[in-house]
Amino acid sequence: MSLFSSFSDTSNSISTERKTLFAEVIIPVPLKTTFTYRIPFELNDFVQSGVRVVIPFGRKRVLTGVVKSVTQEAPKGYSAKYILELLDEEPLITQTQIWFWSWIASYYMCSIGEVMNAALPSGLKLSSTSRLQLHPDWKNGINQEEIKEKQAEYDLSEDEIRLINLLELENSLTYEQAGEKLDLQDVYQIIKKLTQKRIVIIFEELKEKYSPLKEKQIRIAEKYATQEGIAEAFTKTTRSVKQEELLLTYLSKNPIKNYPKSISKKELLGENLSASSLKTLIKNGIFEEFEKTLSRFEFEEWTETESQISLTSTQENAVNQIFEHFQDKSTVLLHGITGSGKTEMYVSLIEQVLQSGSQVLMLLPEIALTSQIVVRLKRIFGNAVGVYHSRFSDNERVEVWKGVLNGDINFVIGVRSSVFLPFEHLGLIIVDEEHDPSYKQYDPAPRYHARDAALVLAHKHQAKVVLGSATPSVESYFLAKQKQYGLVEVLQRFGEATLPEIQLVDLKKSKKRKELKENFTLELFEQMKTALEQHEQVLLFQNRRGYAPYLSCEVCEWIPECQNCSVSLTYHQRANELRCHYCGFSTKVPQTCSACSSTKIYPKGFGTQKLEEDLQVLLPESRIARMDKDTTRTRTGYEKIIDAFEKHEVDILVGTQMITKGLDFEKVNLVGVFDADRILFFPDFRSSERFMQLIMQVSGRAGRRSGKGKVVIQTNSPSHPLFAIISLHDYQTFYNQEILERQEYSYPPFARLIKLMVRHEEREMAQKAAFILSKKLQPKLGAGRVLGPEAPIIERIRNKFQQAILIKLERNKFDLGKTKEFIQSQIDELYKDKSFKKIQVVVDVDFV
DNA sequence: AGCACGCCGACT
DNA sequence: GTCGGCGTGCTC
Repeated sequence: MSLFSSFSDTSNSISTERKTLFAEVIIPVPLKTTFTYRIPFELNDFVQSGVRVVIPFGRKRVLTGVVKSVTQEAPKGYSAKYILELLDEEPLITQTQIWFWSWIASYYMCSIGEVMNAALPSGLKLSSTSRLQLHPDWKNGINQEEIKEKQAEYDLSEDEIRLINLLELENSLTYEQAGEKLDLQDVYQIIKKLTQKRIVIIFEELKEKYSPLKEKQIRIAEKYATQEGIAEAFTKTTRSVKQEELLLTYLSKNPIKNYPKSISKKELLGENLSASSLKTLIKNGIFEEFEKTLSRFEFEEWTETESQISLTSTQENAVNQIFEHFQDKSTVLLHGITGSGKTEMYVSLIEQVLQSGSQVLMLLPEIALTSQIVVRLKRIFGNAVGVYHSRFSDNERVEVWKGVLNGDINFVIGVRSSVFLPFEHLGLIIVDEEHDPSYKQYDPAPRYHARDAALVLAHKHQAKVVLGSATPSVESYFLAKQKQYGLVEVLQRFGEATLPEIQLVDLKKSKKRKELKENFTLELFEQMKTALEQHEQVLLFQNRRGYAPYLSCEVCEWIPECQNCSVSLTYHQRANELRCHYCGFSTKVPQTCSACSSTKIYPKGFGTQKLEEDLQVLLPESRIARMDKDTTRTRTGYEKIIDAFEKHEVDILVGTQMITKGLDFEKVNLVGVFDADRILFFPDFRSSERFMQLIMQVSGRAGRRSGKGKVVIQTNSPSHPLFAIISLHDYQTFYNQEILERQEYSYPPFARLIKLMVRHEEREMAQKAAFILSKKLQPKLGAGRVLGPEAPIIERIRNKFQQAILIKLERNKFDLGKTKEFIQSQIDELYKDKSFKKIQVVVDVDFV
């Protein structure tokens, strides 16, 4: 039930002085301003920065917003509407968070409402889920006579009676439903009156939705929890085999010495045992049944911990170096190659910071989060750790949020959005795999970079940051070299392990000699066979899911394309469909070519699914699994595959990027890489960096224990200079070359990039608007700093044509804030032209 | 973003 | 004559 569902009781008002107060409210709409609402007197003492409120917005809508600040100043030019309801007794959002939201909004050029949307788990933003109910004091099911009596007593209007009658029928309604059913324009006025009269209450659906997870538990009664007791219990079950079975099962799972430990009813009954017999046992007082509130995370009963991880002297030395750097630097880049034991070093750091009483946040890339590292950390830190992940249900995320807020959780492992959790006293943020592009949010605004945002957040908390990577981003490494960050390098693998050998196989030659078996070169295939003979496992990496990227006509080379986007359609074999990965469009596979009517339409290229299928034919004896977005839709899907591979129930694992992150398998010595060229020749200034990172990461999976790992890369251009560097695992040389190029062409870290994407249904309009916008920007920024407009690689998405403008701003040469304001003002000005009303400009600051 | 108001075509 | 198309403008 709502805390202050009615604000009628002026007699109880704590306020002695009737001050008129206003609240600046952050509202989940993409508008750049906050909105000012009047605070009802009754709530004067309760509305404060960081609480959620329900407010009317526009004529019909009722939204949940967050109070940014409270002022005494009345807004000018309009009269503020009243806050309808207060949802929180204490702020749910801290002052630091409000500050942080504002920073993100201004740096990434979006509205604070958009930031709020990304920051709050949906369980906390109940926009239109506030529901109405009759007040429990109001008698339900009253007859017409009584209504007439009450009508006088309560001074009820016609509409109010209609709403009451509706609620008697429907039990509960949302604001919208009430408005629709009664066909009223301003329901909230009526609702407000009825709440004041204590006839109707508003309650948060959330509080019903969000309930702790409970489970029925069974344990043996205390008086039977001894050797003698057990014997006695058995005498009482002599007549029932099923009851004996239950007792025996219980004892096998839960020895008596562990009393009062219990097991879940579900588990006890798991193997087809009789529920009615259990009932009898409970009735006879041998077992006890009770409800237990579970944490939603599965590690609640860790009795032993893996703690006191022992560090090698190299690792210990690195940890000490990190602490030394922290004396005068707030950020340290930990460049530790795969297999150097970064996790162990993190654990040591985390333990020390937690002991000092500060909070710790550890960021991991999206797909690494369900992996082994999390399991390990859970084992070590037990209940004090919260895991924040998009695959978790909303309840779980709300639980972590509240846990952080009330201090139960001091350590969070999470994806990029966990920078938004309500930390009060962060001591350390670790950004693992700091180079990973999944830290940057692409699509809905805020298009923020979690690593960069974490640095700002840490600064605000005066916390320290460790950026960890085996292949640091050029930006971070540059800053470390510039001594802005401390730099700690661990370039030795743990134990005996050495870095794997990298073998390049020339695809062109292979093709010429007709040695290709499907997509396998002879070299790779033979080595796979050898590995399997020696009972080793093999990882195959192909960064493309599905069966084939596209179809093509043998005769005229026609390729089916999406009708909404300028991309070829991907062939999905299982559904026998062509699908667009950008807009979701799908169509049946055409039987004849649309251009020449030939029937010779065949799949071209290959994805993980095809590799898997071919392998089943080429190596019928081997056990093959596939790991990509399609096989890991569910949370357990991922775990099952990893588990099977760990137990060596699978010999060959085919996968996309997913297999490259944070996995540690003992028996893998061979890794095969397909289609590497696509990343290498991707037209982007980061392609070299991406490629280097990818290959280093993939090769990190091979030979982690044995020290005889091998990576076989199939490529059309084995002579590409980057391969020479990668083969030597030589990050330094890569960096030295790359940084020169970045400097020459003024790319990050020497410049900041802002991308403006101009969109319109018509190509000409998009081009025209983008051209005009770039001309508006050029005079002040300098023509050399405004590049484009030009059509991006995919010119049309969802029936909108795009034009990209790239703005390069050299570091330390610009007042970034002012420049962004200028850019925004020019965009706003563009909109003033009536013909550009339907133009959309998407701003991406520091895009990656 | 939603949602309402408003001004033009194809329908009972 | 109305229903509804979506262009335009506003939301405290």
